[in-house]
Amino acid sequence: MKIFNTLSGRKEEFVPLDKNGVKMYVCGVTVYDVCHFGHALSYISFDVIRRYLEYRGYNVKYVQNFTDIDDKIINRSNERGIPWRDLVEKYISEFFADMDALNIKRATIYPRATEEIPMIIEVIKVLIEKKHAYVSTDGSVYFSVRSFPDYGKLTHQTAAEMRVTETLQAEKKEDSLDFALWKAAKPGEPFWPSPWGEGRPGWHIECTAMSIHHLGRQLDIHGGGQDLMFPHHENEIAQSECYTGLQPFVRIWMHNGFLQLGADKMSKSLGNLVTIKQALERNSADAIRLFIVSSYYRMPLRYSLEALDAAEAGIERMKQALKAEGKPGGTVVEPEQFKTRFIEAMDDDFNTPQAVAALFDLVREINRGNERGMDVGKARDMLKELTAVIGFTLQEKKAVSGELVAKIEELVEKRNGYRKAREWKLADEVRNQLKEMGIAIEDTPRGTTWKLTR
RNA sequence: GGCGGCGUAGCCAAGUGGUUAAGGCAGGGGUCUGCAAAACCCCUAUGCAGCGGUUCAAAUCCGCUCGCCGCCUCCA
Repeated sequence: MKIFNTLSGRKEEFVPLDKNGVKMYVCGVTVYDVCHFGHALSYISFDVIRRYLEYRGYNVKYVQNFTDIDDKIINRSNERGIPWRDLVEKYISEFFADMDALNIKRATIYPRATEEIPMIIEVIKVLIEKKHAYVSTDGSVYFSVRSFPDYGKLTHQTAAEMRVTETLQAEKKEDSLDFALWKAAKPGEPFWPSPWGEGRPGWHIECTAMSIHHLGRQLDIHGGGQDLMFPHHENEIAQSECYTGLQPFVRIWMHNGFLQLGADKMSKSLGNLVTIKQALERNSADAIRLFIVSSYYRMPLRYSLEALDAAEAGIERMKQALKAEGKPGGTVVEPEQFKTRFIEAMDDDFNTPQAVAALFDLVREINRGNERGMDVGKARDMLKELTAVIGFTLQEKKAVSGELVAKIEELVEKRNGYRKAREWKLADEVRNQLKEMGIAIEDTPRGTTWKLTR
């Protein structure tokens, strides 16, 4: 299996540290607002990667953090006049609701920054001892970027080349590239005690502390959006490698391409985001997932309603194939070649567009076999197996009450009565009535079937 | 200024040196059907932003031009 590593800039053969276990960390959300489509893109991409690794027999330990304390949370909590802890809890439950609705598998562990304070303090202490960090006059602690010669290796830059942007200098940094490990508390802000005074962790340090705490001093895979490459992941490397003295901190860095909305990127600061809830009102979770995996995870993806609807139609076709009965006992449709193509595609840096192409070819093979009276059972099972690796549910739209089912079936019978009597006009009226209820009718050789269309 | 990405059919999107340029959607024509729906079959890029170059051979490598975008400040 080959995986593209941002660090080396090329695809590498994947060999985990432990033969059977994969240690995987994916940067989570800062919980001050609801999740948007960009989060769906990133977390569905990594969900597929995780599912595929598991399918290939690896025992994946998947850690995803919550940043549950930072400036944005404090500001939002002040704006709304609600305690920051309540704000955080609210958005954590929203996060889980969204992820579950998208059929994203839960991580093994969801550590929170505020629950990792002892480990964070431990890491900072060691960094100070090793002279990679210093305490400033106000009780904040900064990482000394120039103490780490490898700084910039992930994004292929050197500290010397970096543009020095003049930020507001209330901060007491020795060098403008330095970043905060520990932020001294300002009056009224939440804080935790530390050897350097009351304060809270900086943004980057939590990922170092949590990943080392829960996965160990070196990881197999660390993922996130491309926006996190610099400075977040660059800083994580600096902290972690200085703390452990081991290289590399992460074997393979993976970054997903960014979502774009028309010409603009979708971002919280631009206020042009589509929330996951809004997306799910319009399209099914399966269609959203197909839309996302139809493009390669490292490429930018343009949000497109037209493409989402196209995905909806594609999902319908997959569902239809899963219903094909064929003729058990007939000539068997052999699905092995499709599985082989699927695996070859996924082994090549999770090339989901090609993997999905193999799935659609299998769909056609099943339908063709169905028409020709062949035994499609094996092929159908294979389709079920492989679509589950991508994370499709292929479930019917929603449960229907028994009462409604009775009503629908009554109408279907009524229509079939008219059909038998060759009362086409009346039969069509009933069909239209059902259509308005969101029910589609299909007359097959085995009788009339129906399904929900919304 | 530095680092990086993209431009393939009406739309989405793989392919990154060599058989007929995947797949999905949409469209056209058939088969089936009372008509539909679903499904199946056939068709839909002599061409991959443009111009040069390297090569026996390029969408794929190199150069230039045009257009679009990301990061360097919080962001998946």
